[in-house]
Amino acid sequence: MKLDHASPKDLSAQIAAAIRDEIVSGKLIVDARLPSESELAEHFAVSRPTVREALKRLAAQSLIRTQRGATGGAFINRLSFAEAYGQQITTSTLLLSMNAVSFDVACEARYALERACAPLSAARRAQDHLDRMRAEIARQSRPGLSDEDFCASDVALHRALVDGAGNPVLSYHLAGAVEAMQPLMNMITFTARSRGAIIGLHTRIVDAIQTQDASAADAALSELADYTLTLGRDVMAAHAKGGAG
Amino acid sequence: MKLDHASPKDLSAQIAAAIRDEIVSGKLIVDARLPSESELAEHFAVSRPTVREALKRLAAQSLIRTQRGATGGAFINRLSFAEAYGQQITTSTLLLSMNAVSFDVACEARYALERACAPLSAARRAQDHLDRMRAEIARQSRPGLSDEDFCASDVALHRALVDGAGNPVLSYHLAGAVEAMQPLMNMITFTARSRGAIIGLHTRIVDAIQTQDASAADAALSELADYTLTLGRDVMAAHAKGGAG
DNA sequence: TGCAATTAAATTGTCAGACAATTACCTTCC
DNA sequence: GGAAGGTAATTGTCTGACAATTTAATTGCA
Repeated sequence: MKLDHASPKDLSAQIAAAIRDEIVSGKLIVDARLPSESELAEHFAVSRPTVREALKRLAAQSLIRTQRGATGGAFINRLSFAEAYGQQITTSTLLLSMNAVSFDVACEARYALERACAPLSAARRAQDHLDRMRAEIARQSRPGLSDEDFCASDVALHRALVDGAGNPVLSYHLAGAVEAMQPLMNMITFTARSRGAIIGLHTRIVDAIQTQDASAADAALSELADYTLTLGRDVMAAHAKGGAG
Repeated sequence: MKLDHASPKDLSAQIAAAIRDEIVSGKLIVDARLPSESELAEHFAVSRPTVREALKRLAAQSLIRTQRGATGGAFINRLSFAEAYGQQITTSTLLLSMNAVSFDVACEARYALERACAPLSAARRAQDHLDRMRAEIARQSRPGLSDEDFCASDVALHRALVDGAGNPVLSYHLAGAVEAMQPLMNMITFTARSRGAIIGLHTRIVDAIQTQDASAADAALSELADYTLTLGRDVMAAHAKGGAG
């Protein structure tokens, strides 16, 4: 809990790191109240605005929440699955878009992870997730659906597939992998033919899960992975050609 | 780019959200420079400290970096894989510890995801990753190794296995799943017998990857998952008994 | 006594202004 | 022409103050 006033790093970053370490290590437990900003300022021998900047850093990561008033203050926040999902999706999306990750690599990662979920989804076969997937397939079959909506429905179906595994930790890890693909998928123009092929594979996947046939689900997912990869490669090739010409 | 001064949310949170949206949507591209703090303050009609709190929120998520001096300012940061790994591990660890995720659930998620990597690792079989895994196995066999070091070596071996898939996106997603298990694994007391069993399975996994036998690797991983689950359940049962008695 | 309204206190949120530290650029002098 | 120094721009930090919000205590009244 000591700072280096001569360090090249910001004081607020050092303070945030010190408090974060105490949270991660478990010294500060959930719902515990941090000292007031004035007390923290005195403790670290800095001004209140500097402390505030540090607290905002922690708030940005959902590590603390603040409350005004007499009994207010900063409290250690219980990181909910919903918040973690959101952070995961944001980070994954930015990671892919900013580092020019190729369609191939992102696609391979996504389907490898999804195939890990399929056996669990098949074994547990929750009715509501099956219903969600059927509903998305119905939506994908609607004529006049835009490519963007088709992609959104595709993502929703795959999210249902993942959630069907009944393991929230798995859902958390997969959330980013599935959602971050959407911007890449949105670059694809889906013909009636390709939509039909995808819907057919989606149906095979859901059928297999319903009958708890894990290997059939895996086979269909594998085909879907290959097919998606083909579509993506065509688009990327066309883009490269258009960009060069 | 407008704020609601009557909103219950902090102004700094609103400003951060506005800028974050522009980054995620791609309107602000990598290495672009934001207006200076004074200009932002004028634009949003708030004071500079408020703008600074907003910028610190973004800095906490590695979305921007700041630089002092005449040509300094806040720049859109390219989210590196290394930074994303770190965030992923922190979030995953906190998610597990704060939500009292059971050993079973965390373990299931971890091994399901790892088994998704094994076929790719076997197919690509990078020498340096094989070497890393062999080195960790050697370390695990050393007498006098503490349980904590044994766990750390276990994590390192599995990280090498995951990295061996040669897909950085996959490594990113798996980083949290593998690392976040360490605190849970640290609760286990490893007997000489159990260490031997684990080392044996590790050896089988590495051998299988070296010979590019994906199914053998999967089988060994599956056994390791079952064995780890058994160890964990014993510990949890003992803890529950001790806690109740 | 019991209850409601008011007041006080504590805490975060925001603002204004100032100075320090750092860095790039320009000017001046040799 | 090159090097030294000065200047401007920008972030980092500090001080002090006031506003908004919430809880707790206090007071007044029936």
